[in-house]
Amino acid sequence: NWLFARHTGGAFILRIEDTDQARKVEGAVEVILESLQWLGMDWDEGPVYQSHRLDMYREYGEKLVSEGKAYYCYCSSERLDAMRQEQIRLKQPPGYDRHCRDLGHGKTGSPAAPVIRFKSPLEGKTVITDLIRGEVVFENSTLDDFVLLKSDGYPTYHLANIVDDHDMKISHVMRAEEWLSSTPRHVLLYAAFGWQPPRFAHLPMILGPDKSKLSKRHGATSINEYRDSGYLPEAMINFLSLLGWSLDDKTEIMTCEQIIKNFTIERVSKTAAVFNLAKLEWMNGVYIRNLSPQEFSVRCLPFVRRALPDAVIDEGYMQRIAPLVQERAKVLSEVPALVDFFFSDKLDYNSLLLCGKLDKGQAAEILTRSIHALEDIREWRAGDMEAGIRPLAEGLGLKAGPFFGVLRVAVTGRAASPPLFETMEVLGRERCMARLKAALQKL
RNA sequence: GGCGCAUUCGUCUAGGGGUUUAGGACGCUGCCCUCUCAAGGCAGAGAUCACCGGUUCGAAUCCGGUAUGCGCUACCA
Repeated sequence: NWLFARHTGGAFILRIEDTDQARKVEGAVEVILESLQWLGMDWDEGPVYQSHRLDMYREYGEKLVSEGKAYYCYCSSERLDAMRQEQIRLKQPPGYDRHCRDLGHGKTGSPAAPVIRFKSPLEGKTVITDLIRGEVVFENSTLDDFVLLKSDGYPTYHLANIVDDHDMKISHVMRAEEWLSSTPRHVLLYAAFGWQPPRFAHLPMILGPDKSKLSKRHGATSINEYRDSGYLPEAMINFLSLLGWSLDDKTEIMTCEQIIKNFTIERVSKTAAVFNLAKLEWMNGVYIRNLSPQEFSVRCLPFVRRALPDAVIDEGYMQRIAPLVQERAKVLSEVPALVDFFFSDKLDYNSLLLCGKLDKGQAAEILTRSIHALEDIREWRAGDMEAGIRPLAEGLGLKAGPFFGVLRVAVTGRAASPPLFETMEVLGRERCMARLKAALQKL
C-alpha cells in the first residue's frame, strides 16, 4: 500500500482497526507505529482509530436496519454454538440460520443485547473485479447473514472497513489474499449503502516454512524483532518488496527510491511466497557491506554496548575495529561476538586450540620467535609486523597458515578472526605482547 | 463438508504460443584467491514448467478436467 501510494502520488493513510475488545493487546499499536517508522514508511494522515468512532458505525448499522437491509438478532452464543455443532455434524455448510431475520423489531423476550446482521441476498451472484486475480464470482447463497455491529457496540471489520473506506475516500483496497472470500460481503455492503466500491487488489500471502500463513508460531513475526536482531531497514524493505513482486528477471538489490519508481500492481504475482530467512540474511549482508565504514561503526555501537555491558566502548576505538568485521557480519547482532576480544583481555581458550595441528614445541617456538621479532618492530603497523613475522615461518619450515594460526589464537582466543596483523595493529603493542606471553605461559 | 484462490529448480522468481538445450537470485557442492573466517571470482548439481486430455504445424505459455496445497467458512482481523 505504501509503495503504491508513493508510486502514484496518492495518500497513505494509517488506520488502526481496533474493533476487537477481547483480543486487544496493550502496546500493540505502538509496535505497529514503531515498525513503520523504522522502515521509513511514513503516512500522510492518521493514525485514525476505529475505536474512537463507534457512534458513526452504529448510525450506519441502524440506518440499514431502518431500511430493511439489516436486522437485530437476539440469538444467544449458546444457541449459535449448538447450531454450528449440529451443522458440522450433519456436514452442512456452517452459517447463521437466519433465525431472527424476519422477527421484526422488539418481538423478542430475550434480554441479551442484540447484534445487527446484514440481510444477505438469498440468490443471485456477486462478481468482484480484482486487479490481480481478475473477475471472481460468488454465489450469494453461500453467504450467510454476517454480523455488522456486535453486542458490545463495536462494529465488525466488515462494517467499519466499508464505512471508513467510503468516509476516507479510499481508492484502492490492497490486502492479503485471505480477504478475497470476504470481498463479496463488502461489495454487497457498498451496494446497500448506495456507495461506489473502491478497487480491490488481493496480494499474495507471506508463508512460513511449512507453507501456512506466516504467524506468531513461525517465530519472529514482528518487524521490531528483525530490527533488534540487526537487520537494516533498507534491506528489510528490499527483501519484503520482492515477496510477491519483482522488477524484472535480474534486479534484486534496489534502493527504496528505485522500488517506489518501479512498483506497479501489474508486476505483483498471484502466488503466495515462503519467507526465506537465509536469503534475507544474505541481502542484509550485502547492505552491511555497502555501508560506509563510519556508518557501519555507528550502527554497530548500540549492539556492542548492549551485548558487552561491562566494556567501556569508545566510539573512536569502535571506528577502528568496525572495518575489520564489516564484511564478516550478516546481522548487526553478531558483531559483538566478532569483536569481544578487543574489549576484554581475558581470553578463554585451551592449548589444544593454540597448537592447532602443530605440537607444543613448535607452538612455543613460534611464540618465542614472534615475540622476539615483534620487540624489534619500531612502528606498530600491520605491514611492518607482517614483514617481520612472515619470514619466520619459512625459517621453521612451516607454511604461513599454521604459523599465523598459533599467533591468532594467542591474540584473539579463537581460530577464526579478522586478518591477524590488522587486528594486532588495532589492539596495540602492549596488549598484543601481553597476550603472546600469556600464550607461552599456557604452554 | 461448502466456497474461493493458487500450482516454473529446496526457496524467491523471469518468461504469457516458435528467441528456451526454461533465465536470474538465495542456499548447496567443487575449484581459485588467501594468514583463519568471511568477502570476491569461476564452475557445477538442481525444474519431464502438478497431472491428464484438448486446440495448434508448434504449448511452460491458450482451453477443459483432475489432483494437491493454501485461504475463508467467528458477536477475529
